[in-house]
Amino acid sequence: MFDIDSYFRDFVDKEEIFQDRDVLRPEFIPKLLPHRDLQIQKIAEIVACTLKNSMPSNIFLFGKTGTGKTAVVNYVSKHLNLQCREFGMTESKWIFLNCQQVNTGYRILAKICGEIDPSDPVPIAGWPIDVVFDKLIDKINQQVQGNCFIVLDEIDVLVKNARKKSQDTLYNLVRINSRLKTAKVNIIGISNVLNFKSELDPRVISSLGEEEIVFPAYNAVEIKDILEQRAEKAFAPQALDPEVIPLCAALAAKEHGDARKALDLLRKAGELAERRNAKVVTPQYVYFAQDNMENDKMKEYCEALPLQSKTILLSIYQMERHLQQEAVITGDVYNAYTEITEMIPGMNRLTQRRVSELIRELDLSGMVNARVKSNGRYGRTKFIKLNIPLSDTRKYLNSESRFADLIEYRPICLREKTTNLSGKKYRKLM
DNA sequence: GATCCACAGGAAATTAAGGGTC
DNA sequence: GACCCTTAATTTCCTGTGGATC
Repeated sequence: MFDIDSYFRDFVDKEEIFQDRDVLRPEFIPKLLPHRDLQIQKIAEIVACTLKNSMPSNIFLFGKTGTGKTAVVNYVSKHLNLQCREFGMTESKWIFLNCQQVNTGYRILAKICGEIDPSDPVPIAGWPIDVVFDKLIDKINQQVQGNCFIVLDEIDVLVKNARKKSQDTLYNLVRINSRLKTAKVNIIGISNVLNFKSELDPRVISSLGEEEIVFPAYNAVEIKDILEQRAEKAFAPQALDPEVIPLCAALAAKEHGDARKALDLLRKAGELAERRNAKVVTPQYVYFAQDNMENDKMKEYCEALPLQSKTILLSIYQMERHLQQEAVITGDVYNAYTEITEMIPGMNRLTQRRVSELIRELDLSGMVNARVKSNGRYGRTKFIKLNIPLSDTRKYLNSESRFADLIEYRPICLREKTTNLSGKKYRKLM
């Protein structure tokens, strides 16, 4: 039997790999941000006028994931407030919102209200949006002195989710200053999507995109510098093999220069070495960590899927397993899905339109590959393929108790060698 | 060149749930 | 409790698409 108490005691006593593993987490802001001088300088030049009680321009930051956009804004905010304190001025209020989590216009306004005055929060739903907006104006007028920066991270998600209403909120936010007495609000939009501006309302672009800064992806040498800076604090002396950092940097640079991924990889490699009581993190642990992270990601994603998406994945699994070399198309998946939903008590059946949408989501997640292809007079449809091995898919699906008797099921539509749609039968495409 | 297929996918409408005000 | 609001999920309706076949 596993002795948890002695395990914890041994853990504390054993020789340490890490000095401070939190240094490798994305939330950690170091004293220096390597290879981001230009971007720091540009933002500093824009926001510096707050030190002379002027209002800076709104800013748009573009760049792929893990290029340091949020870290740079955080860094500038800390240093600006430090200077405010030194000059005896009122510090600027910085509100950071991630639009992936706070993804509607109403919630953005409610969240900002809550950040400004936590003692009087806006309910999560129920109020007309103009009432929330008026409340926000009151709060800012009462509680904010000087400048207030609202940082909207992943702003592209907000626009994609509910175009019209969210864009109205953005439009109102960028024009909020006309209704404020003394405080001034500035918006900093951060986006991973470079062409995202083309989806924005022209009214919002003209106000929001006053200044634009692009964050290029890091190359392997730059990622290596970042890792070395963090590793010095994160790991115990002699705990890292000299080949580990160049390897992590090279692997991350290959994947679009994502520094966050490189830091995750290095931390995970350290944790694996620690769990195996190794004294040194070697390149072998980096490869272990890479495999581990991929598997963990897929497993977690699959287990967290709603039942409907899981059922669609099960349908794709069954079709691919039994058809082998033949192509799996949307119609076939829908037929199998229809059969399975009838076998799960209490489960409702979605329309083909919705199922097609969920297949697209599975495609975006990387679990399956769905490409639209025309087959001439046999129509245009998605050709679907699992992106993970059948055995792994089976393992992930097995965790769903309602699929216990369905994993081995062979759909009737397969046995018939025809596909059934709108009450008519068609021969299979391939 | 016209026709046809099997959808894809956009847009609007509907439904349900959670919450508020009066 | 009636009515209003927002949000998310889903349905319904519709037009568009690309290439094999006629």
